[in-house]
This record gives sequence, C-alpha cells and structure tokens, in this order.
Amino acid sequence: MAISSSSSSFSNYLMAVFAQDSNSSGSASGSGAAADSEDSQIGQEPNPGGQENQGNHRRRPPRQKINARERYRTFNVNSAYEALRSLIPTEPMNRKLSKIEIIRLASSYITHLSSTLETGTECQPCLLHKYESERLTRRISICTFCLKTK
DNA sequence: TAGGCCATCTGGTCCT
DNA sequence: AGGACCAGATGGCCTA
Repeated sequence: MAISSSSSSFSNYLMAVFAQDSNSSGSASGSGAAADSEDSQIGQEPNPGGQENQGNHRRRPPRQKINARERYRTFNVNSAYEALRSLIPTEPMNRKLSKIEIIRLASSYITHLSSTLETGTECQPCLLHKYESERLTRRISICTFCLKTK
C-alpha cells in the first residue's frame, strides 16, 4: 500500500489505518506473511458463540488492534528516517535514499562535520584531519562530503 | 527476470 | 495485562 509518511499528517494516517482495519478482517493489504493462514484466522473474530475453544484451535487475541499499533510504530520510524534524511545534503537535494543509505550517509556526514570543527576548514577537512592527527587510530576513507565541497 | 527495498503481519520478549 | 519493541516471513513494486 505504501503510505507516504511525508504527505500524510498524523491524523490522516491514523484514519487510514483504522479505516483499513475496519474494512479488512486482518488479512488486508496485499502483502502480509501468514495473514491468510489458519492460525491468523483464529484471532480475527471475537468468537461469536462465546466459546473459548473450537476443537483444538487455540484462542488468540484479535490481531487488528495490534497490527494497527505496529503500523503506527512503523510510521513513526519512517518519520524519523525522513527527519534524518532532510539533514543530509545530496545532489540533487530530493534524491531518493534507501533506509540503509540514510543511516550510512548520516554517519558519514557526522564524521565530516566533526572533522570540519576540528580542522577549522571546510576544504576537505576529513583528509586534512587524517594528516594532522599524530596518532590516528581510525581509518578515514574518501569522504563523500569532502569531495562535494569545492 | 533477479535482486533490492519496502510494508505488513505475526509471535516472542521485555517493560511499565 | 497491555503496550512497545524486535526479528522473521511473505509478497508487492521497481529497476538494471
């Protein structure tokens, strides 16, 4: 379904989540592992007859509420990724980054900014920092952000 | 078409 | 007990 965390507000997202839950009986959304498995069906409806067990089927709590919370949690995680992404300069600025790219580039950018502070220059500070350090223990590879700055 | 990325569901575990 | 967090499984979408 691919809900865009950037364009939808929090309240809109919640409305979409619960609308989806009310429309579906747990196996919604095109994807979803064992959503159509026998086990997952057990928890879908609150057992209208009021009987605790049907044969050897185990009684499980309804998953809809839990699934909604999990989707909301994922939404929050994605919001955090988006916030972090907005702090990373790229060319072009709106370039699409995967989550792992966001993590790695953010880490690299922090290192770059740290070197900028330590060397006092914006002209390839990571490279300069490498040579200025007498006992450099960490390896510094070519810095993306050093290459970018002119 | 294979591989990467992602959203979703699910069950388990930990925390309050 | 209920919620938060996490990892595994699964299937859809997109791109080279």
